[in-house]
Amino acid sequence: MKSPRKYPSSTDVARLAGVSQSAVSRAFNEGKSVSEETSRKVFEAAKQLGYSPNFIPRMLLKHRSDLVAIVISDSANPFYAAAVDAFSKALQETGHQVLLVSVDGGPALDGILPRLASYRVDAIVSALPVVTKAAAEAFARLRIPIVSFNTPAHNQWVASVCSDNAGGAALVADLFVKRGAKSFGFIGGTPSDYASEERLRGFRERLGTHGFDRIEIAMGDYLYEDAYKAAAAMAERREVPEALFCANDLMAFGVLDALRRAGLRVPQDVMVAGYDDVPAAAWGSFDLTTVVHGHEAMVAAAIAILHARMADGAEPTDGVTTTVPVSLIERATTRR
Amino acid sequence: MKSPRKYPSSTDVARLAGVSQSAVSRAFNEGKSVSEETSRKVFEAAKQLGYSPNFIPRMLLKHRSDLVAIVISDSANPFYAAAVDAFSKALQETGHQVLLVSVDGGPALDGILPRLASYRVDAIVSALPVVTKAAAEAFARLRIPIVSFNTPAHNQWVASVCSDNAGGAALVADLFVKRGAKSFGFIGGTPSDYASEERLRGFRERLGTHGFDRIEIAMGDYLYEDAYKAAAAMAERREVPEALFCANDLMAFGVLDALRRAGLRVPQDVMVAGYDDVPAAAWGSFDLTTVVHGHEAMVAAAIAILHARMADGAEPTDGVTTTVPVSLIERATTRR
DNA sequence: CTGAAAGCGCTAACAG
DNA sequence: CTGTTAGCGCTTTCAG
Repeated sequence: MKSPRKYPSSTDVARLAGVSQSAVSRAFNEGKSVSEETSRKVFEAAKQLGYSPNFIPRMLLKHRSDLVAIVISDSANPFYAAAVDAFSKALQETGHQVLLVSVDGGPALDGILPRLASYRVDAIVSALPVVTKAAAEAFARLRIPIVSFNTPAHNQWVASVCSDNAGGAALVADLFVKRGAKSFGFIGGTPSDYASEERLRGFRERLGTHGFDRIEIAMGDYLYEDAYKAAAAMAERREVPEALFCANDLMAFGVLDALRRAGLRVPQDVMVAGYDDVPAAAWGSFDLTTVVHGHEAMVAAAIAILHARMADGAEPTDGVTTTVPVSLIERATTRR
Repeated sequence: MKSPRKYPSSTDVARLAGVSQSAVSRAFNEGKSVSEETSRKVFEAAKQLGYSPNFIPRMLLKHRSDLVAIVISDSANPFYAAAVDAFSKALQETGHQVLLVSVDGGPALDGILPRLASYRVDAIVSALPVVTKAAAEAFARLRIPIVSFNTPAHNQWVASVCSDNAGGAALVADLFVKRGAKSFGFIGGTPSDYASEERLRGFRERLGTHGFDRIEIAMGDYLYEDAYKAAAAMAERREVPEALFCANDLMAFGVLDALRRAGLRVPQDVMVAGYDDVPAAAWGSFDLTTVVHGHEAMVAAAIAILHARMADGAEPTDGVTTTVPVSLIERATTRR
């Protein structure tokens, strides 16, 4: 690979403008004392050369890169896509740049840890299902603030921001009962996934207080297709409960399509609820009752933590998990 | 903001290992001559200090950042979300890092040009609807390779990769005619948007060759909601054509929901086709006939151009637009 | 194979 | 206000 053409440097500009190199630096930085005259000459020369200041030496000097890494694995999920978008906009507003890291299978941060460290990122947002203890400790030693998005890290070094999964699930349980359901089912995401388990836990506990203790459980891997199959199988066996709670909206869509295909009516025969409130949940075809976790609120909370920790030099946190409240929006799939 | 804790440097490692700083550098770079013994001592010390090499000085020295910017404005669209994902995975495989830049309203690259230049990105992928001449020339002068994704730049300095919009639209026209439609409608995206106009052009021209020259046109801004309203309005006026082509799938979903709400049957009363083949197009609720533009092929083409141009020092291109072929997948919304 | 030394482009402290 | 100077942490000659 041919080495790229060199950019003009502040020294080049200085030479052309007939001033010192530091004068150029000052002209390009707010709040430094430069005379009108010098400044004019500098910008004149800079324009002529097509100069733009190079931020890389600054990173070296200041020991800050202004880079924040966002690590994501499940970018097919619109919920995460929206979160990435919100994060990047918020970060850019405070002068940070976003390093987007897409990891494929492995749920762990461990593999990309050295890369992140070598780029000297100022902070990390992890949207991975798991933050291992080893990775967390490595970042803690490096003093890189890290916040785990939508998965609690159970780790003293990592701050987490989660939606109130169990609380949202409880709201669904209440609604199902209020609407008269007597038998219940749950379509989970990935086994052992935190959010999925919490949603099941909240659902089960609240149903328990209503005196119901049996839940038909199936797994759908957070995917439309798998959930479709799971629901189709239930219908095949004639074992569809009166109310089905899906751990995300995507799966709820699959369930709705499978039930309709099987000739069951929603909500008359079966009620369905999801989680996430993705845009499609409001569409006429689905009109899905679902749990809304203000993702703006989650992103805002995460950003606030990040800024605080970048400012304080990443002192150990108490591993606190910020739980963002959720609400339930009832639509046609439960309204009867 | 407190200045962050300094990372251990290669000098620190060298001191602890009792070797020179350059020995540490060599140990951490493949293919440099270092003895087994030295290497061992270096890694030992590095581990003890938690050292990871700092890439920032390297960027300074090599005049390459290994950063590739992806600039995106419409991140709500799953098509772009998937493209970003594919780009970032492909780029990471070749040792590049992705700088994600989300811009909001302004369709132009001009505003973020200085920032990209200052970060000395090695290349740019623009998924913006427009690349201005000024921006293109600035990047050309800086020798930053840039490829415009899904919008031709009509500019000598910018390589473009587009899907064969007109060709895909022509396929839709053929199918509609073959299935017996006699009246036609088009729901466009943003007015003056290239992709939308090309799709209309291809649709109109091919219909012309079949002897049809009237097309009912409405605009839907690429959104479900707006397309829903447009179709609902058509239904209200009892002016729904027998075949409706929507400039993207999202709008086709809106149209389908609106038509059904209005009591029209698809495909018996109205045929509908979209463009993109987003995952939801295959779902039971929609089962939408749509144009598939292999986004993998588009991303692969863009990546190939990027690599070639990064290698050749970004010589001026001939402003060539690579057109990626598309295909049509027929589903229930036209099958009668 | 290894160390010393130069220098990438910038910022900041220091004199003037 | 401005120039000089000293690095930031690396990679890369250049001698040994």
